[in-house]
Amino acid sequence: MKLLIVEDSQRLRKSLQLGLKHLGFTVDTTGNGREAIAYLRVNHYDVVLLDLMLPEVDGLSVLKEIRHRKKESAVIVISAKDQVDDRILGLDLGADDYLCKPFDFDELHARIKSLIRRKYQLHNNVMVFGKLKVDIDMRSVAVNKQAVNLTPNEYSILALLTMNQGKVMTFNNIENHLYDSYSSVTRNAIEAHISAVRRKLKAHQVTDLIKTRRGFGYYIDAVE
Amino acid sequence: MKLLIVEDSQRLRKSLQLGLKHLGFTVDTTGNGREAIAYLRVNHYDVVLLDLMLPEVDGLSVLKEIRHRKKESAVIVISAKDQVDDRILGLDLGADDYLCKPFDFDELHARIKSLIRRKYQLHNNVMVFGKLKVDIDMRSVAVNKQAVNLTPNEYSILALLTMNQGKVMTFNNIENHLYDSYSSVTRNAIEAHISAVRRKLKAHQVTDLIKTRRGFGYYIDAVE
DNA sequence: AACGGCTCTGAAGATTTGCTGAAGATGTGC
DNA sequence: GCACATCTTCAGCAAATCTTCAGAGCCGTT
Repeated sequence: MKLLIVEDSQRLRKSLQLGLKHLGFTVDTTGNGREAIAYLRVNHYDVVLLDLMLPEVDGLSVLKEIRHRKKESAVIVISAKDQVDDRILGLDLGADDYLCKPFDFDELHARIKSLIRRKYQLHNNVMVFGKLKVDIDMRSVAVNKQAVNLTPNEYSILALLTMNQGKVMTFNNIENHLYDSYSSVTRNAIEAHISAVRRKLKAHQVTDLIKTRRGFGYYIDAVE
Repeated sequence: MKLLIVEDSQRLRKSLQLGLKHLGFTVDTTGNGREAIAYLRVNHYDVVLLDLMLPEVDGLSVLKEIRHRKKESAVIVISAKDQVDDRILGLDLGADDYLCKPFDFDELHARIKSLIRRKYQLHNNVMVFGKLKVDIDMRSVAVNKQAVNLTPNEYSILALLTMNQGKVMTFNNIENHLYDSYSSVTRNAIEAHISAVRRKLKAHQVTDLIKTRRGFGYYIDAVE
């Protein structure tokens, strides 16, 4: 899951970044609207946290840009408590949620999870695949109630493929979800992770779940 | 599907080429307008990506040339954000779409697919042929919901014949669609691919779909 | 600050898959 | 039946992918 934080205050930005990264999200941050738009053009974000008070290009313009180009990003508008006008404008322009400063971090986390569930049309936090269960909330995987011990990156890859079952995820897609915009890895790193996930699933008698689409990437067959 | 990329910046050109090739397109590239016109005179392209800022011969002249000679190519004009005049001129001259730099690669991909759909008058991404389904988006083929495991070249040939059903595709047509301008193969390579496609379809009880027009090439009968 | 454990990464080699052209078989029109 | 086009099979080659592994880095603990 990848997030973009657009927030003027460096203090808050940094603290949100660390907190969300800790929860397993991949996080890009920026403090101004112009850069935010540049980021949005290059990457895909599941959720954008958007403060409306920004230098250079204001938050509403960023919101317009998102709605214009990237319908798949959910937007949570963050704003100081007294800016009621902002609030109205934000919802009119299609913000998906709204938080007043100061807000509770757990509240934010809950709303992010809620938007992600909505995006992927999940009715609860667990996806079932025959014997396999992927718990989005816990970031854990189990086969027949036996936990599969995946590392964070391994889990992220499996979750991405699971949530996009039936679609081929390219190396770019995967890299986008695992790494923030400052990182850079060879595709072999992803191959190695895939290999590890397959090996660990195989130890639980789950084979051929992750399939290779040569020249494109990886996918999991959709189940009805 | 064959594309021509006309783009001054070598960096961007190369990255687009690799990215699009990976998505299954056949790609020619050039960095100047003179060469672009030469390419256009020799090959057929489904889509041309055209940067208007070019050395030697400017982009608008290339666009005129395309519209003058080659009505079957769709054109996506690429331009820096502030060149609004270019935009107006481009659309006046009949660009089919327009993208500002920097643009999102997936956005580009989506627009290319959209133009291809329009060109072949497809209403969605799946072409149905009795039991046979060809999914343009996924580059996959299925018979009675059973996937037919085609290699990239095999798929490309079948897609070409399908999208041009009722028309005979010559060896030249097919070679044009499968290979960029720097490759060269014997016609037997294509015969071998056709043979493989027929064999794989036959395994799914689909026979006599691809017909041979002796001395000309291959075709699939149009269905109403 | 040092330590231990875990994870990540890129290299290297093994393996798999796909492409091509050759060669011989088969088919077609005359 | 002949000449030629097309079909099929196959093996060598090239490229993509898989697997393993060791070194580096990170994180929490002491």
